[in-house]
Amino acid sequence: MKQGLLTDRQKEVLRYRKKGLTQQQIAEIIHTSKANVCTIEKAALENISRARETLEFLYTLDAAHLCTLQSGLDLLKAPDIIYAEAEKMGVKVKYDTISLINRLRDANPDRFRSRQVREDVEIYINNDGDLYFG
Amino acid sequence: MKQGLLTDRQKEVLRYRKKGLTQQQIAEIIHTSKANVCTIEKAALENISRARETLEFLYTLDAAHLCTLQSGLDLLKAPDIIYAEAEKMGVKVKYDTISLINRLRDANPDRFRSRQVREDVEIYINNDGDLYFG
DNA sequence: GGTGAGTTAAGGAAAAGTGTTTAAATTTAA
DNA sequence: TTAAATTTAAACACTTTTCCTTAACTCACC
Repeated sequence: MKQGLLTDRQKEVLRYRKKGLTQQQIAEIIHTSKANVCTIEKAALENISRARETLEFLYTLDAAHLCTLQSGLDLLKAPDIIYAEAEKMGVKVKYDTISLINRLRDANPDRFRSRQVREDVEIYINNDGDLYFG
Repeated sequence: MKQGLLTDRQKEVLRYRKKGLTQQQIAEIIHTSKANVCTIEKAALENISRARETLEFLYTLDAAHLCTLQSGLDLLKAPDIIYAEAEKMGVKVKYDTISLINRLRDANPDRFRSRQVREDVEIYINNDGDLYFG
């Protein structure tokens, strides 16, 4: 009923790929053509993208754009910016300074290496003071 | 191409619902029956569940089972257990003690109320030292 | 040039998903 | 207990997805 997007065939191919097998090798194992393995793998990755995008929609559903953290910003200055913007909107941020920094860093490690923001990050907030990023 | 799972109709209904409208009210706005609004909304929620489950599969794909945190365990004792098991597997956990506890608590608030583990939690780890729960 | 790995295109058949209606059943709230 | 709100079931047309084949194609490498 509440089954995932990936078909058994797609999961099968992804598992073998994770093990490092080539499409040709997988084709022999599951008795089909390598072209078909390629198609199935591609469909699987497509489905994963769709799953991601689906959940992202949820955030925009109940969250409003709060501010943008500019590339180059010191991560430790982010909380004050966020608090100020949230106050303008009359919303109380759910996180204290420490956990806010943790939240930022954990949510997207690639964009918060060390103490610097490496690329622009959009901040969204909902009525509960929860933060989301895009 | 890489569109999300939710159809325009489904997003429409979810937005109106978020605003607090009843199915009857929405039915009038989008010119259909209230039963249909119900079906569409249900399909939307179903799709969201499927998106979640799809992404969960990814975690189990490249993560190996590390250990089980038994119900009743003191949350503060979890890090040592996890570090020990990871060392056995030759993997370095990505989190220090504090952030590991934060990660545990944040990932599943229902199962980590106060300082106690309320039900068994399976811990998975991948080669990067990332942790996942199931 | 030849080889191995991967991708793309065209086409087809079976399966699954979507929006819809109608009608009945159930839950929730005044 | 009524009334409103929500859910469920069955059925239908329609579209999309999936898996499959065959054949041609790119790309990197020796």
